[in-house]
Amino acid sequence: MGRKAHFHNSDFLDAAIQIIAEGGPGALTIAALAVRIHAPVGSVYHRFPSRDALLAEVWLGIIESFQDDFIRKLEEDGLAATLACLHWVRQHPAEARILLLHRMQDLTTGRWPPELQKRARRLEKDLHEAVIAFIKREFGKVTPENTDRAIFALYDAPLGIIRRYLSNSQVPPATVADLLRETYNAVMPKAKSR
Amino acid sequence: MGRKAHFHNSDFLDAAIQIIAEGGPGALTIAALAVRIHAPVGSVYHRFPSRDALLAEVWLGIIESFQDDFIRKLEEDGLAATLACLHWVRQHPAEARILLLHRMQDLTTGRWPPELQKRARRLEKDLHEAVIAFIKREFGKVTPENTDRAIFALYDAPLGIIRRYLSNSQVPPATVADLLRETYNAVMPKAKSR
DNA sequence: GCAGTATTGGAGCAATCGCTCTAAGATGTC
DNA sequence: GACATCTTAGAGCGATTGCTCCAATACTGC
Repeated sequence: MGRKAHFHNSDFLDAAIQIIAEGGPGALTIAALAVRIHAPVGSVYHRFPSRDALLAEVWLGIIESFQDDFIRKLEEDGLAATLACLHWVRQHPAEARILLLHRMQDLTTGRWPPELQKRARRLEKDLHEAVIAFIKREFGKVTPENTDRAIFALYDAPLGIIRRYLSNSQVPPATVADLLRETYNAVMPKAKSR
Repeated sequence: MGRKAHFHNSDFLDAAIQIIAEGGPGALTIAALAVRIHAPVGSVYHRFPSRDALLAEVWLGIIESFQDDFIRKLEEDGLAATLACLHWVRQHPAEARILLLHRMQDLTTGRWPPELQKRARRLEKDLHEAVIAFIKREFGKVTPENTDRAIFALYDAPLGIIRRYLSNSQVPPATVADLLRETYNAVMPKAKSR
């Protein structure tokens, strides 16, 4: 069945995450990636059709990891989802740097392979549905103002403060949770939370 | 005294801001910049020693513009400074995209010219002093927790929600101010605000 | 051992980019 | 008009990068 593989796809993806987290998207050259895991550039292109496709997989993997935690908590409790952001960042510092400090558009330049586009749409849909269900549960009905309010409490506020720490190459301290809790309670309706 | 200049430094800086706001830092090539204002590449290097130096000037100009408004308001009132973020973004959408969607480290790769380093240190010092003065005024004394609390209310929360709009190429609506006010009041001590 | 195949290994190509360099054009001074 | 000076003008160089291509290698089934 042919030669046994010396590397795995995840070796390349993990190394790519580390390189981007350390030096930004510009640092991720194919040569740098290959050197990092002592692989030839041919092996990179044996697994990934292009640098863009590799970066797309990196990005999707990160989103999946984050969103998985986030949505699961969100189905139970909004505040828990807010704090899940903090928890995920502390558990995945390199991935968090990429997710919070860069945008997908600045990583990949070309079009994505169809299969990855499908995965991306799936993730978007999952998140959207979970958020809409949450808003209905907490506010009764979905309006632009309610949506903004919820996304701010769940997402913008935690990621906003966490971003500052990551930008300074620090992990956000546990005390950040207090600020997020106070913000959540101030902005979300009182009735159902807790 | 020699040939009359056809272009001004600000022509190049303004065009650079537009290009980065539209296409990210990667879109700002010297050729693209030159084409944009129908100038030869030689004229770019006649004014700026390098691409990095040009980007550094772009970045510093944006920071100066933002910080000028922010500090002036902060000296009077914290909530006003929070809302000043929102106001500045609505007035300077292209600059805001650069400031909020990218990091200085990802724009420039090399070392800055000494004169620009000096300006950058000056800006940092001004901001730091204004924030420290504000914290003393509002909390009585400066602790890590108080500092975090103040920066969250003044800076992380507004920029966090604004970032989402800019990322979708939208200008944040006025209703965002309500959320920021509620957050500010929830997180900052009650006594002095207002 | 031999054929077939999956993978490694890396030289090198084509394109792009930052930047240099030299010539030409325009303006002021005498 | 001669000269000095500042600026435009853009051809092209060196370096880097994504990617291709082909040979070598190691494994499986017979």
